Amino acid sequence: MFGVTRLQLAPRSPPLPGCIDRPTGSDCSSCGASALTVCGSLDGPDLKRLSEIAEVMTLKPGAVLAREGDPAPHVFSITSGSLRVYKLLPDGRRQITGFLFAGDFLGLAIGDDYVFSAEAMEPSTVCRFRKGPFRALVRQSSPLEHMLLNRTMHELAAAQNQMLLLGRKTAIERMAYFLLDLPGHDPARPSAPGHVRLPMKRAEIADYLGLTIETVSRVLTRMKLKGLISTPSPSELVIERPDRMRQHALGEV
Amino acid sequence: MFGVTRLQLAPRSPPLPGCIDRPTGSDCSSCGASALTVCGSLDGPDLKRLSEIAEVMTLKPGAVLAREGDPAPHVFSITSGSLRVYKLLPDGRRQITGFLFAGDFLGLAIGDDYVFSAEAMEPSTVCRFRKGPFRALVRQSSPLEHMLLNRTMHELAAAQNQMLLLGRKTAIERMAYFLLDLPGHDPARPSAPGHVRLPMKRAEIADYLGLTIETVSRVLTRMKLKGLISTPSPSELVIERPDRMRQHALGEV
DNA sequence: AGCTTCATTTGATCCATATCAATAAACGGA
DNA sequence: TCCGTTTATTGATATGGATCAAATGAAGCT
Repeated sequence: MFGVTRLQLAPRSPPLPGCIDRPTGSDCSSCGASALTVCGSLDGPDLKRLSEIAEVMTLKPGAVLAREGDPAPHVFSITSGSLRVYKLLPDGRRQITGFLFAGDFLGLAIGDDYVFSAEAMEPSTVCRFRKGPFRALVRQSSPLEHMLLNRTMHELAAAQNQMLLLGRKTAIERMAYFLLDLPGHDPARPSAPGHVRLPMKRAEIADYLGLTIETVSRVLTRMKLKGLISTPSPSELVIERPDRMRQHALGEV
Repeated sequence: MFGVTRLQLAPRSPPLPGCIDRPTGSDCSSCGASALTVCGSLDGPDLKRLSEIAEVMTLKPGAVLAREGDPAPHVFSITSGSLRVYKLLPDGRRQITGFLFAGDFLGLAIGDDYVFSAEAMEPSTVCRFRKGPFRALVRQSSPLEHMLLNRTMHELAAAQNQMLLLGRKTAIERMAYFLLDLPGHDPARPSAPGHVRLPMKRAEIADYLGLTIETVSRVLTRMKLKGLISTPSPSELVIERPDRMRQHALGEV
């Protein structure tokens, strides 16, 4: 009835927990991703204090970082790889609310429980902070709070674009928008222009765009037939006609 | 082809500008809505400085507060009434991203142009601030920035719920969620439990829920037949079975 | 009240996308 | 490299909600 991979709330495979590499006190000043992350807004003493509450985690594909409804003791900064963030309905319908990449921040929300689930899509690393100390640091560091406000506003604007997409765009328009938008979030993207790396499966694209796997596949086929794209492999794709693609993405007739 | 009232980018009726009652220097400390708004987070000297950059506006129904794509010199705090905030596609498809009520804040975003349009749905009053001075005040007032971050996070969480709704819920589930959610945002709601005030038209509910007018109407009829609701008038509605309504809203089978 | 306009409801039909089903391609471990 | 498993594609059919059309109801104006 619903175009969606039904996921059971209790997953088939037991959730893989992430491994904690360096329990605490990692050296944030040597973090390769710091230029991308919120940590980049900190300097000197504040960065040192952040280091003291940071835990570096390594995630295998499928590893669960957070589960909707569970108590939420941590916030996260992604330093490499990619995550899917989603919400479920009781019968298993899934809406992916975002894909996260290196530099993204996750978990800053009011309330004591996670309101989403988050899992690694590929081998990834994240930095995790206990909420209490992190909040304390935010309270004391105006640049950090400013950075967080900025990022949250950006995310909100993106969420509003996604509402337009989910509420009013056709399947091909959704896919076009997605393909143009994705590389801008992915620092691990291939450098060649028009090349799009797809670390997510078709089912995840579908659940992000409010479609089914089959429709995603058919739209990609249609795009190939139209000469809009080519697909060297299922997980990599080249936009051959960015101009036409942009028109589709914006719903131009 | 698309279930949507096609709105032209150039509106049929010329946009009504809002009237500015008190050009500048309104007395925020006597504002009846201050307990609801961001201004409530300020005290003493900061509130005084806010007063100095505030302009009170009175809006007639349909008055345009912001137009997508236009330069964005102001931010707004709604003090009474209600607004619709929306995005358009070139062919006129509309997605309403939110309904705003007294206490809500609007316009805080990066970028020089509005990324949404906003119009009054009923006689309303708003306080407007020029962006520059407002930002300066934010930079200096940590409680204000904190309040804004909090609100933005709340809005983001709501936006993610809306993605779930638009991407994965059925028509009746969308409507049920909307009817339960709306009164919590509307300080002008009737006090009687289960009573829902609907200051928006069916077309606006439709464009908020990613449906058509006709589907909205049919779903309400179905809900009446099921004894879930009753409708004293088209713009007022009573939830007779909150329990069953909640089940629908959450997608329970 | 009577008229005009706009909003809402209801009915008949259509279509974009979902669902069901099967095949084909890609991936991963021994 | 082969084999089993997962993922992606393609085809046939079904359907929820859109579209087209008309009737009913509410609201404002004189």
